[in-house]
Amino acid sequence: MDVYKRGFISETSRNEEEMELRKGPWTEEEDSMLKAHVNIHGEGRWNAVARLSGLRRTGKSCRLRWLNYMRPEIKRGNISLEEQLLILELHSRWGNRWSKIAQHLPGRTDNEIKNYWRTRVQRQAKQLNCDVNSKQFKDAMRYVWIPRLVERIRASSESPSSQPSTTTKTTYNDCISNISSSQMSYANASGSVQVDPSLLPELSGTSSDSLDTQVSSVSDLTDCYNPQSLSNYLHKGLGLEKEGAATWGRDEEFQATEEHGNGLLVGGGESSMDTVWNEENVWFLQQQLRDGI
DNA sequence: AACCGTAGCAACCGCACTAAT
DNA sequence: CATTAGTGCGGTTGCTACGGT
Repeated sequence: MDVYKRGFISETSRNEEEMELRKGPWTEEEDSMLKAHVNIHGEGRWNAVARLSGLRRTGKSCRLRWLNYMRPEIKRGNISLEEQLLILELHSRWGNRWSKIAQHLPGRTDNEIKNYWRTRVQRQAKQLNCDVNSKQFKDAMRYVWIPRLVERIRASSESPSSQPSTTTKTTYNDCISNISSSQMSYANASGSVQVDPSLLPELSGTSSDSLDTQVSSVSDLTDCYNPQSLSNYLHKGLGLEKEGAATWGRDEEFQATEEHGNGLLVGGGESSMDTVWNEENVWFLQQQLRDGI
Protein backbone atom coordinates (compact mmCIF):
# COMPACT_ATOMS: atom_id res chain seq x y z
CA MET A 1 0.00 0.00 0.00
CA ASP A 2 2.62 2.42 1.01
CA VAL A 3 4.23 2.03 -2.31
CA TYR A 4 1.29 3.76 -3.89
CA LYS A 5 1.43 6.63 -1.51
CA ARG A 6 5.09 7.17 -2.06
CA GLY A 7 5.85 9.80 -4.58
CA PHE A 8 2.92 12.08 -4.23
CA ILE A 9 3.91 15.55 -5.24
CA SER A 10 2.09 18.77 -5.30
CA GLU A 11 1.18 20.51 -8.48
CA THR A 12 2.40 24.04 -8.87
CA SER A 13 -0.80 25.15 -10.50
CA ARG A 14 -3.98 26.46 -8.99
CA ASN A 15 -5.78 24.19 -6.60
CA GLU A 16 -2.88 22.50 -4.97
CA GLU A 17 -4.79 20.16 -2.70
CA GLU A 18 -7.13 18.96 -5.37
CA MET A 19 -4.45 18.64 -7.97
CA GLU A 20 -2.14 16.54 -5.89
CA LEU A 21 -0.70 14.23 -8.48
CA ARG A 22 0.10 10.62 -8.14
CA LYS A 23 3.36 9.17 -9.29
CA GLY A 24 4.76 5.70 -9.35
CA PRO A 25 3.14 2.40 -10.23
CA TRP A 26 -0.36 2.37 -11.60
CA THR A 27 -3.11 0.58 -9.75
CA GLU A 28 -5.68 -1.66 -11.42
CA GLU A 29 -8.29 0.92 -10.66
CA GLU A 30 -6.34 3.62 -12.42
CA ASP A 31 -5.80 1.33 -15.36
CA SER A 32 -9.46 0.66 -15.75
CA MET A 33 -10.27 4.34 -15.43
CA LEU A 34 -7.79 5.15 -18.13
CA LYS A 35 -9.00 2.34 -20.34
CA ALA A 36 -12.61 3.35 -19.96
CA HIS A 37 -11.82 6.93 -20.83
CA VAL A 38 -9.75 6.10 -23.87
CA ASN A 39 -12.35 3.62 -25.09
CA ILE A 40 -14.92 6.37 -25.08
CA HIS A 41 -12.90 9.36 -26.16
CA GLY A 42 -10.03 7.82 -28.03
CA GLU A 43 -6.34 8.48 -27.74
CA GLY A 44 -4.73 11.88 -27.70
CA ARG A 45 -5.32 15.04 -25.73
CA TRP A 46 -3.67 13.42 -22.79
CA ASN A 47 -3.89 16.41 -20.54
CA ALA A 48 -7.62 16.37 -21.09
CA VAL A 49 -7.66 12.65 -20.39
CA ALA A 50 -5.86 13.29 -17.14
CA ARG A 51 -8.33 16.00 -16.17
CA LEU A 52 -11.56 14.42 -17.28
CA SER A 53 -10.98 10.81 -16.39
CA GLY A 54 -10.62 11.56 -12.72
CA LEU A 55 -7.13 10.23 -12.68
CA ARG A 56 -4.77 12.23 -10.55
CA ARG A 57 -2.01 11.81 -13.04
CA THR A 58 -0.30 14.05 -15.49
CA GLY A 59 -1.20 13.82 -19.14
CA LYS A 60 2.26 12.59 -19.79
CA SER A 61 1.86 9.81 -17.31
CA CYS A 62 -1.45 8.77 -18.85
CA ARG A 63 0.01 8.78 -22.31
CA LEU A 64 2.99 6.73 -21.23
CA ARG A 65 0.86 4.20 -19.42
CA TRP A 66 -1.43 3.81 -22.40
CA LEU A 67 1.25 3.60 -25.04
CA ASN A 68 3.62 1.35 -23.16
CA TYR A 69 1.25 -0.89 -21.35
CA MET A 70 -2.43 -0.65 -22.08
CA ARG A 71 -2.76 -0.41 -25.84
CA PRO A 72 -4.63 -3.51 -27.01
CA GLU A 73 -2.04 -4.30 -29.66
CA ILE A 74 0.81 -4.43 -27.19
CA LYS A 75 2.63 -7.70 -27.49
CA ARG A 76 3.88 -8.88 -24.18
CA GLY A 77 6.41 -11.55 -23.43
CA ASN A 78 9.81 -12.55 -24.64
CA ILE A 79 11.42 -10.92 -27.60
CA SER A 80 11.74 -13.50 -30.35
CA LEU A 81 14.91 -14.25 -32.26
CA GLU A 82 13.55 -12.49 -35.30
CA GLU A 83 12.76 -9.45 -33.25
CA GLN A 84 16.20 -9.51 -31.70
CA LEU A 85 17.76 -9.64 -35.12
CA LEU A 86 15.63 -6.81 -36.29
CA ILE A 87 16.56 -4.73 -33.29
CA LEU A 88 20.25 -5.31 -33.85
CA GLU A 89 19.95 -4.46 -37.50
CA LEU A 90 17.86 -1.39 -37.06
CA HIS A 91 19.94 -0.12 -34.19
CA SER A 92 23.06 -0.48 -36.24
CA ARG A 93 21.35 1.58 -38.87
CA TRP A 94 19.63 4.21 -36.79
CA GLY A 95 21.30 4.17 -33.42
CA ASN A 96 19.20 4.96 -30.38
CA ARG A 97 16.15 5.93 -32.37
CA TRP A 98 13.98 3.69 -30.27
CA SER A 99 10.64 4.87 -31.47
CA LYS A 100 11.72 4.53 -35.06
CA ILE A 101 12.96 1.03 -34.40
CA ALA A 102 9.75 0.22 -32.56
CA GLN A 103 7.73 1.18 -35.61
CA HIS A 104 9.13 -1.88 -37.32
CA LEU A 105 8.34 -4.21 -34.47
CA PRO A 106 4.58 -4.29 -34.23
CA GLY A 107 3.34 -4.59 -30.70
CA ARG A 108 6.64 -3.63 -29.17
CA THR A 109 7.19 -0.28 -27.56
CA ASP A 110 10.19 1.95 -27.79
CA ASN A 111 10.58 1.56 -24.06
CA GLU A 112 10.67 -2.19 -24.32
CA ILE A 113 13.26 -2.12 -27.06
CA LYS A 114 15.33 0.40 -25.19
CA ASN A 115 15.22 -1.78 -22.11
CA TYR A 116 16.18 -4.80 -24.15
CA TRP A 117 19.16 -2.97 -25.55
CA ARG A 118 20.32 -1.70 -22.24
CA THR A 119 19.89 -4.90 -20.29
CA ARG A 120 21.04 -7.44 -22.87
CA VAL A 121 23.23 -5.79 -25.39
CA GLN A 122 25.02 -3.27 -23.24
CA ARG A 123 25.63 -5.91 -20.64
CA GLN A 124 27.43 -8.02 -23.20
CA ALA A 125 29.57 -5.11 -24.23
CA LYS A 126 30.45 -4.63 -20.61
CA GLN A 127 31.43 -8.25 -20.26
CA LEU A 128 33.66 -7.88 -23.26
CA ASN A 129 35.21 -4.82 -21.71
CA CYS A 130 34.39 -2.67 -24.65
CA ASP A 131 32.06 0.18 -25.24
CA VAL A 132 28.77 -0.64 -26.89
CA ASN A 133 29.51 2.05 -29.46
CA SER A 134 33.04 0.92 -30.11
CA LYS A 135 34.01 -0.41 -33.46
CA GLN A 136 35.15 -3.57 -31.76
CA PHE A 137 31.75 -4.29 -30.36
CA LYS A 138 29.91 -3.31 -33.50
CA ASP A 139 32.09 -5.61 -35.48
CA ALA A 140 31.43 -8.39 -33.01
CA MET A 141 27.75 -7.88 -33.54
CA ARG A 142 28.10 -7.62 -37.23
CA TYR A 143 30.31 -10.57 -37.87
CA VAL A 144 29.57 -12.92 -35.06
CA TRP A 145 26.30 -12.35 -33.29
CA ILE A 146 24.10 -11.36 -36.16
CA PRO A 147 25.21 -14.30 -38.30
CA ARG A 148 24.71 -16.59 -35.35
CA LEU A 149 21.30 -15.22 -34.74
CA VAL A 150 20.42 -15.64 -38.38
CA GLU A 151 21.56 -19.19 -38.24
CA ARG A 152 19.52 -19.88 -35.16
CA ILE A 153 16.48 -18.45 -36.81
CA ARG A 154 17.08 -20.67 -39.75
CA ALA A 155 17.72 -23.67 -37.58
CA SER A 156 14.54 -23.10 -35.67
CA SER A 157 12.59 -22.68 -38.86
CA GLU A 158 13.82 -26.09 -39.91
CA SER A 159 12.77 -27.72 -36.67
CA PRO A 160 9.13 -26.88 -36.10
CA SER A 161 9.24 -27.92 -32.48
CA SER A 162 11.43 -25.03 -31.52
CA GLN A 163 9.83 -22.70 -33.95
CA PRO A 164 8.97 -19.29 -32.67
CA SER A 165 5.49 -18.22 -33.47
CA THR A 166 4.55 -18.00 -37.10
CA THR A 167 3.12 -14.64 -36.38
CA THR A 168 6.48 -13.39 -35.36
CA LYS A 169 8.13 -14.71 -38.45
CA THR A 170 5.64 -13.08 -40.67
CA THR A 171 6.05 -9.92 -38.77
CA TYR A 172 9.75 -9.98 -39.24
CA ASN A 173 9.53 -10.57 -42.95
CA ASP A 174 6.87 -7.97 -43.31
CA CYS A 175 8.96 -5.51 -41.45
CA ILE A 176 11.96 -6.18 -43.56
CA SER A 177 10.04 -5.80 -46.76
CA ASN A 178 8.53 -2.60 -45.50
CA ILE A 179 11.85 -1.00 -44.86
CA SER A 180 12.55 1.25 -47.73
CA SER A 181 16.21 0.69 -48.37
CA SER A 182 16.93 -2.12 -50.72
CA GLN A 183 20.08 -2.62 -48.76
CA MET A 184 18.10 -3.79 -45.82
CA SER A 185 18.02 -7.38 -44.79
CA TYR A 186 15.60 -9.62 -46.53
CA ALA A 187 14.01 -12.95 -46.22
CA ASN A 188 14.67 -15.23 -49.12
CA ALA A 189 12.25 -17.51 -50.78
CA SER A 190 12.91 -20.38 -48.44
CA GLY A 191 12.07 -18.24 -45.50
CA SER A 192 15.54 -17.97 -44.11
CA VAL A 193 16.88 -14.61 -43.32
CA GLN A 194 19.94 -12.94 -44.65
CA VAL A 195 21.63 -9.91 -43.33
CA ASP A 196 23.01 -7.46 -45.75
CA PRO A 197 26.12 -6.13 -44.06
CA SER A 198 25.90 -2.91 -45.98
CA LEU A 199 23.09 -1.79 -43.76
CA LEU A 200 25.34 -1.92 -40.80
CA PRO A 201 27.24 1.05 -39.54
CA GLU A 202 30.09 2.52 -41.40
CA LEU A 203 33.24 0.93 -40.25
CA SER A 204 36.66 2.37 -40.25
CA GLY A 205 38.28 2.36 -43.64
CA THR A 206 40.73 -0.43 -43.24
CA SER A 207 38.49 -3.04 -41.84
CA SER A 208 35.44 -2.27 -43.90
CA ASP A 209 37.46 -2.44 -47.06
CA SER A 210 38.65 -5.86 -46.31
CA LEU A 211 35.35 -6.88 -44.90
CA ASP A 212 33.21 -5.87 -47.77
CA THR A 213 35.00 -8.38 -49.84
CA GLN A 214 34.72 -10.97 -47.19
CA VAL A 215 31.10 -10.48 -46.42
CA SER A 216 29.78 -9.98 -49.88
CA SER A 217 31.13 -13.37 -50.73
CA VAL A 218 28.89 -14.92 -48.18
CA SER A 219 25.92 -15.77 -50.26
CA ASP A 220 25.14 -18.84 -48.28
CA LEU A 221 24.76 -18.31 -44.62
CA THR A 222 26.17 -21.65 -43.78
CA ASP A 223 29.42 -20.06 -44.71
CA CYS A 224 29.16 -17.95 -41.63
CA TYR A 225 29.49 -21.09 -39.65
CA ASN A 226 32.39 -22.51 -41.40
CA PRO A 227 34.99 -22.14 -38.69
CA GLN A 228 37.48 -20.72 -41.12
CA SER A 229 35.01 -18.12 -42.22
CA LEU A 230 34.24 -17.21 -38.68
CA SER A 231 37.88 -16.98 -37.92
CA ASN A 232 38.31 -14.69 -40.88
CA TYR A 233 35.44 -12.57 -39.68
CA LEU A 234 37.02 -12.24 -36.34
CA HIS A 235 40.43 -11.42 -37.66
CA LYS A 236 39.26 -8.97 -40.23
CA GLY A 237 36.05 -7.80 -38.70
CA LEU A 238 37.38 -7.37 -35.24
CA GLY A 239 40.63 -6.00 -36.47
CA LEU A 240 42.66 -8.83 -35.07
CA GLU A 241 46.01 -8.51 -36.64
CA LYS A 242 47.60 -11.81 -35.88
CA GLU A 243 45.98 -14.03 -38.39
CA GLY A 244 47.08 -17.19 -36.68
CA ALA A 245 46.29 -16.11 -33.18
CA ALA A 246 42.93 -17.70 -32.94
CA THR A 247 43.83 -21.25 -33.46
CA TRP A 248 41.69 -23.95 -34.83
CA GLY A 249 41.69 -25.30 -31.36
CA ARG A 250 39.31 -22.54 -30.53
CA ASP A 251 37.16 -23.30 -33.46
CA GLU A 252 37.15 -26.91 -32.57
CA GLU A 253 35.78 -25.97 -29.23
CA PHE A 254 33.29 -23.85 -30.98
CA GLN A 255 32.28 -26.77 -33.11
CA ALA A 256 32.07 -28.99 -30.11
CA THR A 257 29.65 -26.55 -28.66
CA GLU A 258 27.57 -26.83 -31.75
CA GLU A 259 27.59 -30.57 -31.51
CA HIS A 260 26.26 -30.44 -28.02
CA GLY A 261 23.51 -28.28 -29.24
CA ASN A 262 23.49 -26.34 -26.07
CA GLY A 263 22.54 -23.00 -27.31
CA LEU A 264 24.91 -21.42 -29.72
CA LEU A 265 23.51 -22.45 -32.99
CA VAL A 266 20.95 -25.09 -32.39
CA GLY A 267 17.70 -23.88 -31.01
CA GLY A 268 17.34 -26.96 -28.85
CA GLY A 269 14.85 -26.92 -26.07
CA GLU A 270 15.62 -23.45 -24.97
CA SER A 271 13.04 -20.99 -23.93
CA SER A 272 12.45 -18.18 -26.31
CA MET A 273 13.95 -15.99 -23.66
CA ASP A 274 17.30 -17.34 -24.60
CA THR A 275 19.25 -15.02 -26.76
CA VAL A 276 22.37 -14.99 -28.77
CA TRP A 277 23.87 -13.26 -25.84
CA ASN A 278 24.81 -16.31 -23.95
CA GLU A 279 27.92 -16.85 -21.96
CA GLU A 280 29.57 -19.04 -24.53
CA ASN A 281 29.38 -16.34 -27.10
CA VAL A 282 30.89 -13.94 -24.66
CA TRP A 283 33.61 -16.35 -23.72
CA PHE A 284 34.35 -17.07 -27.33
CA LEU A 285 34.65 -13.42 -28.22
CA GLN A 286 36.70 -12.65 -25.18
CA GLN A 287 39.14 -15.32 -26.22
CA GLN A 288 39.28 -14.02 -29.74
CA LEU A 289 39.78 -10.49 -28.61
CA ARG A 290 42.44 -11.49 -26.14
CA ASP A 291 44.29 -13.62 -28.62
CA GLY A 292 44.14 -10.99 -31.23
CA ILE A 293 45.52 -8.16 -29.21
C1' DA B 1 16.06 -17.98 6.81
C1' DA B 2 18.30 -13.79 5.98
C1' DC B 3 21.03 -11.04 3.35
C1' DC B 4 23.07 -9.28 -0.86
C1' DG B 5 23.80 -8.40 -5.69
C1' DT B 6 21.87 -8.06 -10.06
C1' DA B 7 18.69 -8.25 -14.10
C1' DG B 8 14.55 -6.72 -15.93
C1' DC B 9 11.23 -3.49 -16.42
C1' DA B 10 7.86 0.31 -15.49
C1' DA B 11 7.75 4.89 -14.91
C1' DC B 12 9.63 9.53 -14.51
C1' DC B 13 12.30 13.55 -16.14
C1' DG B 14 13.93 16.98 -19.10
C1' DC B 15 14.36 18.56 -23.51
C1' DA B 16 12.82 19.25 -28.28
C1' DC B 17 9.46 19.77 -31.61
C1' DT B 18 4.99 21.23 -33.49
C1' DA B 19 0.64 23.31 -33.98
C1' DA B 20 -2.58 26.52 -32.37
C1' DT B 21 -3.47 31.10 -30.85
C1' DC C 1 6.61 36.62 -34.76
C1' DA C 2 6.13 35.16 -29.91
C1' DT C 3 4.01 32.38 -26.69
C1' DT C 4 1.96 28.33 -24.94
C1' DA C 5 0.02 23.74 -24.64
C1' DG C 6 0.39 19.25 -26.15
C1' DT C 7 3.08 15.59 -27.55
C1' DG C 8 7.13 12.70 -28.58
C1' DC C 9 11.57 11.02 -27.54
C1' DG C 10 15.80 9.42 -25.30
C1' DG C 11 18.03 9.03 -20.95
C1' DT C 12 17.72 7.79 -16.28
C1' DT C 13 15.93 6.12 -11.96
C1' DG C 14 14.13 3.09 -8.74
C1' DC C 15 11.35 -0.94 -7.58
C1' DT C 16 10.65 -5.93 -7.73
C1' DA C 17 11.85 -10.54 -8.35
C1' DC C 18 15.14 -13.85 -8.25
C1' DG C 19 19.32 -16.40 -7.64
C1' DG C 20 23.45 -17.08 -5.00
C1' DT C 21 25.79 -17.26 -0.58
